[in-house]
Amino acid sequence: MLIRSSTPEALRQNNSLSVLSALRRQGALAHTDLCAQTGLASATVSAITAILERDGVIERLEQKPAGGRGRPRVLFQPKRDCGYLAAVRISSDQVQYSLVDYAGRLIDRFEEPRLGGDGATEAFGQSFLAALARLAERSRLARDQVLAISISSKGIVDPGAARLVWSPVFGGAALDFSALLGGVWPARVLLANESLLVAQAIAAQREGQGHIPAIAALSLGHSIGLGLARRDRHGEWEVSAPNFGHMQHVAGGSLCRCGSQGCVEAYAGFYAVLRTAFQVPPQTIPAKFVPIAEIDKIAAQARAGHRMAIYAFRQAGQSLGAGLARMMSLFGSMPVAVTGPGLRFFGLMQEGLLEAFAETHEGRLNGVPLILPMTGEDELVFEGHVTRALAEMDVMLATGQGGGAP
Amino acid sequence: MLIRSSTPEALRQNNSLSVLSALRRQGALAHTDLCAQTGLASATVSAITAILERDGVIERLEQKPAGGRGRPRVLFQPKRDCGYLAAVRISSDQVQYSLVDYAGRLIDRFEEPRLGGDGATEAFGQSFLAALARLAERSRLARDQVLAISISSKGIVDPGAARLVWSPVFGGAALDFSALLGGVWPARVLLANESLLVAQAIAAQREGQGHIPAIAALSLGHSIGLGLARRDRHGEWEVSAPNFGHMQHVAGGSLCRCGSQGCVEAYAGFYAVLRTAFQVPPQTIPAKFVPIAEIDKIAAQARAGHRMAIYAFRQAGQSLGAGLARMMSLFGSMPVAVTGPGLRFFGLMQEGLLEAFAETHEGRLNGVPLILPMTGEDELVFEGHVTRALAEMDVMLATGQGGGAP
DNA sequence: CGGTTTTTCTCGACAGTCGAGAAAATATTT
DNA sequence: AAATATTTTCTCGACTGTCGAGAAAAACCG
Repeated sequence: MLIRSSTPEALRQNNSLSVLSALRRQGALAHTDLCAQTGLASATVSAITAILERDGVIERLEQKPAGGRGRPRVLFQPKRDCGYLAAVRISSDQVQYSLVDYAGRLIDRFEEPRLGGDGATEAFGQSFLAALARLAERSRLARDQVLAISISSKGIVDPGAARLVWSPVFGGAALDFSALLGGVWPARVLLANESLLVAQAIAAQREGQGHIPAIAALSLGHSIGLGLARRDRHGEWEVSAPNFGHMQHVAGGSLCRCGSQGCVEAYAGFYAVLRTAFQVPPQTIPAKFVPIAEIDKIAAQARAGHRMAIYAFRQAGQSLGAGLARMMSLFGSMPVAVTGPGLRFFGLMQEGLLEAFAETHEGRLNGVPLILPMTGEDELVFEGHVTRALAEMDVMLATGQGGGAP
Repeated sequence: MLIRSSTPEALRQNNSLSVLSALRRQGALAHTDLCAQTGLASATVSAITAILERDGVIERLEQKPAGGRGRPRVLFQPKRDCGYLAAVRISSDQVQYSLVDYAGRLIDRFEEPRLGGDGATEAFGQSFLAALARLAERSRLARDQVLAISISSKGIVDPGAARLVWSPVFGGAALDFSALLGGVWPARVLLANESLLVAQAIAAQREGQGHIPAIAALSLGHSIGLGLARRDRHGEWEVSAPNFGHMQHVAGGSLCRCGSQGCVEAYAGFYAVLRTAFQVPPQTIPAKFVPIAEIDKIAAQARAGHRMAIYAFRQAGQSLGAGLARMMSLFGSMPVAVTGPGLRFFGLMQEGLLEAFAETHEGRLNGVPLILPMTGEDELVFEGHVTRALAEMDVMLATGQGGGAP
């Protein structure tokens, strides 16, 4: 929506983008609606839709909604086949590849097991390229029809470049997807943390209803993720994934999977709950993987009144509450959406969380935050992929770089 | 530099702003320089400078720098008298009023004692209005020649509205400067935390030399302030003043002046150092005011090897180190400029700070941050006022709202 | 005093937005 | 069935703005 350049062409690109993104987000709109939505003059909208139609980016809807009197409206809609995006979700045990069209429809999807053990980043790169090629081929798409490749993982991401800095999956071996895909795929490459995508999806969902200035997405599981969506000065969503899970909770505290002591994750991650509940010394090296059934057992004990089990979840909640209060001291108050496989244990953590939050300056000044439990993290991550990548595609299509008539 | 509107007029305003702000920041530039700086075509620059000159915003420099061959350059510069800003700095004991012209020159300045005790916000408002009127009158300025009023205080500020939410001076009594000045003064009202202004000033200083993506300004004193300057997506500085001093350091820790327990300030503020050094119980209600000479004495003792004095500063450093590590977990690594009256004790805190920082995940991943001790906090705050307000005035003058020919 | 050089200024072409009114296509009324 | 009303889309001319190229200006140099 914002342009930096100074020429009338840039103005047109900017206005084209307004029209196109309004059209894509709202489905099908008539000339009149577009004027109202974008604030552009009727003549300008005519000029822009004419060009977008000529370039094969939008089309007229056939089925005319017969309504009241007057000349019937002609509805425009984006062409579904004018560009595609590939969404790749990297989990600890598998990689999911999805192909989505410009209307946001899922076209194809498959999973592959994640190859190799630790440090097998080279092999992973090769299987990644092969899978992407397969994804395009199965739908008979040329590579230049895929306009964006959106990749997600848990871990720390370099926001500028598409570079994975640290992840529970690959450890500290930096993985540069831009370099990996550059030259082979002409698409724009996006890389994001999973929690960032969840925040993005929730922000997009709430776009219409009321003006929420910010929202946090907290993901509970073996590791702890936090995504932030905030509106910037210009009213646009600015999403980020701060390194919340490894923010220090207590100096010299429990040993974390990352090797440091006292991280939030070392109190609120699954392995931490397990460690506390079984009274394993807190400096014990954490379990690599904890089946969720184990945590379910501890939760059942806690609900039955078992003291150490209750304490384990309470302590997890306290570390989250203190961490969130610290985060909001810096970013301001905001509602918190809770997701992830650990959501089902949140009831056991909530009291500790709110208690720890309430005793901070942030809690005393602004009260405890609104907590929104949200099921379906997988869908939210996918929605986040789609939201981000489609917005990127809007820009490409509006500025005439890539895509267009098939 | 960014436009949101869609019309050719907005384009012109945008380009005018590029020209004007380049001119103001660099002093005096010729037509050719402006083309190079802004990237605009020569003809466009001619058109814009002609209008700005006609409107009395810029003028031709008389003194021509006789140079080599060729037609001599004509240098443009902003007119000093085309608009003024008032900078108001509210301290605990006094209020400083400054009048600055569009060239950034200090025209007039006076201090007034801050009236009334706690809760005397009403009386303060009246004296504030009277002092502003006096400031304009002493320089024989009409009110509409003052384009911006920039106000600073320690404490928490509502970034959108010019509303002081909490301050050590007024406590929780919210003070709405927009409402106070609206109607009486046509100027734009800006309100900022002092540390934010320091960060803004340092960011502006480093603007030229190298591309620093972010910088933090840490102010040490009776209270602890943090200002952040980060570049956003569009490469512009985004400054903020997170509530760092009252971020929780230790749950259930020492009593803070704000009434909560365990805030960073309750370990690193002057009163905290005093309390620890004299082994006063940490839940004792903090002293309202500590003469800096007291801290100097403790520092002397520490340098002489007195154990509790050393520990007091060390503990302060540790709370700062842990807090900065938490901050950088969320915002990313950045250099830290240290200012404030407590800077002279920083040598005694530094070891504890770096030690606490190094043991966090942030410290292990990215190393300890670059620390830049900076003397002259007062000047930096003033520079921040001027930088911010002048940038605001650029926009007003370029869009033709207010200011211009006297 | 006429070339050279550098800078500023000017002109016409081109791109874009806008407001107003014409044209189109339907429902309703006579 | 024709005329009228209504709503929407399309088109035209005016205006604003940017740009490239070349003309004009103003110095220095030989």
